[in-house]
Amino acid sequence: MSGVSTAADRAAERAEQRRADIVHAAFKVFTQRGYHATGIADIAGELGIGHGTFYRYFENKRDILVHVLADAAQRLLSVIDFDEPGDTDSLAEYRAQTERICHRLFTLFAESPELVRLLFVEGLAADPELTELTLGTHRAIAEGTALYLRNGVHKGFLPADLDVEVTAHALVGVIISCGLSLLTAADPVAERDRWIRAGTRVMFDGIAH
Amino acid sequence: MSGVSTAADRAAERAEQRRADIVHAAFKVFTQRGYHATGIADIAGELGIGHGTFYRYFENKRDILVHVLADAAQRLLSVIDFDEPGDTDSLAEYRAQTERICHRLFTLFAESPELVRLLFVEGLAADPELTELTLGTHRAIAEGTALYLRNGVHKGFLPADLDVEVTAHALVGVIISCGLSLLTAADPVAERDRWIRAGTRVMFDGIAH
Amino acid sequence: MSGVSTAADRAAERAEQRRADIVHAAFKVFTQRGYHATGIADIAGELGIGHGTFYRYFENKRDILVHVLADAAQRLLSVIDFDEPGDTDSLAEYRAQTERICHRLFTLFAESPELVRLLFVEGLAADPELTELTLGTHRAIAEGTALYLRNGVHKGFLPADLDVEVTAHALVGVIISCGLSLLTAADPVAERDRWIRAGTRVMFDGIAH
Amino acid sequence: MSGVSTAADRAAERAEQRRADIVHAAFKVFTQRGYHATGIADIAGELGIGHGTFYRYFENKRDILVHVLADAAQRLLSVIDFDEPGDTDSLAEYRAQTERICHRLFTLFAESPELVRLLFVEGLAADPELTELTLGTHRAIAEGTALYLRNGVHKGFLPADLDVEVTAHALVGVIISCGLSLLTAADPVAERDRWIRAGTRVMFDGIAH
DNA sequence: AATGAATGAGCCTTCATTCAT
DNA sequence: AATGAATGAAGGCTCATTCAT
Repeated sequence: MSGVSTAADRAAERAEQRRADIVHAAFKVFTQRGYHATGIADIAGELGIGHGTFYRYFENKRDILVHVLADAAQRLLSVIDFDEPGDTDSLAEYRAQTERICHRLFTLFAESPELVRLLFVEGLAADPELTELTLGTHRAIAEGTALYLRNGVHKGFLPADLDVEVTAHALVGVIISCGLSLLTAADPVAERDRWIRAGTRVMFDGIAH
Repeated sequence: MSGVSTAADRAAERAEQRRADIVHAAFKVFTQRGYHATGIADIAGELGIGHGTFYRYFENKRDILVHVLADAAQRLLSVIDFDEPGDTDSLAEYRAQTERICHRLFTLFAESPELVRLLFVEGLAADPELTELTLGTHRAIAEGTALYLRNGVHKGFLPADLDVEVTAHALVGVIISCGLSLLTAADPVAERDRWIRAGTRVMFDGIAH
Repeated sequence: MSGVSTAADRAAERAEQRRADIVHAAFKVFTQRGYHATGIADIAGELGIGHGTFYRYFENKRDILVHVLADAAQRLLSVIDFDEPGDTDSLAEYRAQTERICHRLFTLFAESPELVRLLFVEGLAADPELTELTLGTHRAIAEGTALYLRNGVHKGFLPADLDVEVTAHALVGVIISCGLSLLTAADPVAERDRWIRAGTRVMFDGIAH
Repeated sequence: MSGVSTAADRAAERAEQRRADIVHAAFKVFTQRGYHATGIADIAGELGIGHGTFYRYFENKRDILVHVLADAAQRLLSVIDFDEPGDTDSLAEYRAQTERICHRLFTLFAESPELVRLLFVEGLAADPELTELTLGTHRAIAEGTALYLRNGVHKGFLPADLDVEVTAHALVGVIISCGLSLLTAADPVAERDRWIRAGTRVMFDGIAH
């Protein structure tokens, strides 16, 4: 029983590995040349496999982009979700938590601008349908952010009349802008720190304080 | 004096009109189908002209996109530049001014989501070079925003240690997010008003107040 | 009577001049860029006239080439026909005449390689039909050459069993080769003189003497 | 040893065969319709293959012409190079050799006028660069011819002051003219024999003897 | 399972020609 | 008579996708 199933398992495992490899290669070339300028042959070439093989693992060019985007979104969301919304009970705690999250997030941006390029640039315009999907990812980030805000409102350290949804979306806008800025920054790490500071400040204090 | 020059003038005028028509038609189809899915034939078809005619007015497909983007950027910037940074002398005045600007800007977003789609979606990913150009437009908006902030710092109603550049960029992020949100909003006008309120609030007071 | 007809005459004259101008301009650009790479706009541009005007004087692109070729052939033939076949009565006289003709012909080649390019290069391959027309020109040159040979046979200073037609054609081959050689010659004049000497020699003496 | 390599070998062999087929088909349609009037679709259609397949084997339209020309030049040169310049030690032997060469060459012309059309017509005028390449082929034939002449000069049965280079080129002119003549000859074989006789005669004896 | 040869839809672009002014 | 704006046929070329091996 184990013999046969192991063989099948190993096959499935290898297939899964290959899928991951292809997603990884596609991520690389998509962010380098852009989705439209990339050919299936480029992805296959990156891995040194025949481009017919690609079609054994993915439906078509669009399919791989969807998977690459999902993978990238997953990576980004995991960085945010690392903290628990419910963990904070005061404004000070939340602010510290936010700084931690921003630090992780903006570090990710500084270290892999490709991820930024993919989620905030390529994914947005590949085709109308994918625009929706990518906006969905933005919305998911906003949802995640909203959880934190709602926790604050619930616990009373944020104003009860805060427009949680729109504010969360606005904060996502700040995140996007940070990502795009780091894309062309001469010194991404220094820029990252400015964004953590200035971003947190405007978020908590507004520009007036 | 009028005889000869009028004929040439009329021709030049008609040519200019044609160029504008083509930019307009391209704007429409680009935002509907996306840049890559759009053919020159689609643009020409939209106007009911032969597609050879297109090439009398624009170098190639990329050329028209550049013009469409420039036109859109111009329209957006003119909405912001309507107010003068130096006009305000107190926080209250600046806040009122910001609300006016946001109103005009978000109204533009609500009324022509195509413009949003173009500047924040299509333009970003058409090709690597155009990504830079579009990010340049974002930067231009940030520059414009920075002028207002600097006025406040200068006049003393904004903190001297405000990181004007990054903060301006962050506010552009809010603008972008607003635009993208209105893109899929069920009731764009209502949504717009929420964004004006929530956006101004977070900008001036932060989430904590 | 003279008043009206003079006006009409002048018009006809001007039209004729313009036709000649166009032929001249076309000759220039055809030999520079080649027939296929040349557009009607190039011809018109060379003259500074609108390209619609071109079609008032020539049917189409092919038509102008035919005229350019005819003009060139005319120029070439006139150089040969300058001498009279019947003028010579001895081999020595004919040889001297041949040297004169070759001198004029090869000087023409050295001075206007464009003519060579047109008659022996462009004209040959513009299209299958024009190949025939150009080969007809070659045949006309051969006819002209044959007249001289026949004069010699008739007068008895050339062998009676000379295959006049084929020999004349072979001599045209020498002329063509000379033209093509001068096309890429570093020093066309020096090369021309070598061709006059070597050409006349092989023609009259063969390589053996 | 045979197993794996045979599969790859067969693939390479088939690819080579395909290339040859395409060259052959292109040769055919180029000579029929002319280079410029021929589309890639015509070449592919001739073989019953998709026109995308063409581009797996050749870079572009110009590339195939270069290969077709090279192939044709090779065929022509091989007919000449069949004899060895050094084989002859007397004028009589050289004349006999020349007659053999002319026989083979002109027979080739009579049998495949397409080859003539390609090397002396199409190849000349496809584009300026190819004109040079084709003139290079003519030069190569002249070089080959010059070897024979030099042998004669060296062995003393040809005059020491023979202008070998120009004379060789002149003889190539005769060859070209023969080719072009056979192109439109009613009875190519009969015409061929006239050219062998008259050509050899003028070459060795000149017209005077 | 892997490959890559074959395919053809599709698109950008050019340019000869027409015709209203 | 002169012009040049408009046109669309035509063609080169790419590349996602299929399928026989």
